[in-house]
Amino acid sequence: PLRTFLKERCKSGKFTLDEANFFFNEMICMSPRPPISSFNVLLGALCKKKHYNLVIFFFERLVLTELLPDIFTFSILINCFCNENRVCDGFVVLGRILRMGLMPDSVTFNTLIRGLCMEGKLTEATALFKGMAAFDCMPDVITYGILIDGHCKAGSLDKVKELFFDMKARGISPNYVIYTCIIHGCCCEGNLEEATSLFAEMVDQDVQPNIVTYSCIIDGLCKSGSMNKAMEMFSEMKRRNINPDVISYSTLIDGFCRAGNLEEAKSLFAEMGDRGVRPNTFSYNILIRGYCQNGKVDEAMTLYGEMMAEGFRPDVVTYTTLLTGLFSAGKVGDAQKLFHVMQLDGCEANIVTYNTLLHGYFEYNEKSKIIELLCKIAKTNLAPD
RNA sequence: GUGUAAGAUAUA
Repeated sequence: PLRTFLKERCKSGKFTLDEANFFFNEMICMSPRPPISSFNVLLGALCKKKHYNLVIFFFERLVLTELLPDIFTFSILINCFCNENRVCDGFVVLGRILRMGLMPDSVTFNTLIRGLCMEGKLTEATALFKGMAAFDCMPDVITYGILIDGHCKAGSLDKVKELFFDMKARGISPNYVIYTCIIHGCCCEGNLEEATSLFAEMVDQDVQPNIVTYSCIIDGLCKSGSMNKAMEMFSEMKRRNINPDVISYSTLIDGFCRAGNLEEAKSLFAEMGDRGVRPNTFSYNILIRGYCQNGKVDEAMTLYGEMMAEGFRPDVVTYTTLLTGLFSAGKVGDAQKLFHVMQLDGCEANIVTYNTLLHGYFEYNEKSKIIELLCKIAKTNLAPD
């Protein structure tokens, strides 16, 4: 029934799209109609499952009735536009909120600020961060988290430092997400010293690192070639009863693959299974790349078969990785066959795939193949880079 | 009762 659907299944995310459709239709036809908050539960759950366009579509159907969306509904809608990289439409929604006489709140602004950051519009994000006060909305720890992360990803660590200082000056204590974002940013820059010292600082401030914090540090250590230190952190997290998840394992497995230590990578993959942590397409891709890079394309192909047998769908990264491996092993014919299989499998090639093919055929002087590919690319909507 | 932030993989 509708009641348990909203109260339990939407919360846990255990529902199918058909069910969502069914219940939405039911709700919209009921009379009297359920309150808007019930619609919000459904839309919020769909948004969490990343069905952004469906939420947008449902919203449009919702406003055709005389039901009035509230600030929750609008914030969910804005979030969906932002996640579709349509922050512009998010602002259109903001206009609608104001015209309806509703007051946007900090969640509304935080969502828009994140949308701007995702599109690299940091100047605008900063302007909105400053402008939200005019609507009586004060930046909170989440606002700072969003901006700090945005600047980290843009590589402006100096701005990050400013914001970090600024938030403390305003009496907002950095939480574990804030520390984790900055640690991640430092790791991306290769500044492991700073990352490590922030890690120590957070512990010192009684802010507990969580599984994400550990993954960031471990990834940073792996990428800077310090596998021993990475393993130490891995043990430390286990000692602190933080159970490694598929990302923690994949991070380390990737590190060992890049270090050329396939044995250790394989043994971690096995340990992961033993501990009941399910691999995913990501983790298979990492191992496949490890085999390819270490001159074991055949084993990589075997793993590709295994992942399918285990019920995991290869994605465009899987195929592109294998294509790279096959070309560098000189198996041009096999690469061509695999590209064919990929298409039969319903996996859309992207620009990276085409670059890989072009590069491969170029290496082997297959001029006609290159021309054929360029024509194919022209027929897609892909922008050559 | 409902909305907002952080971690792992492919080409050059």
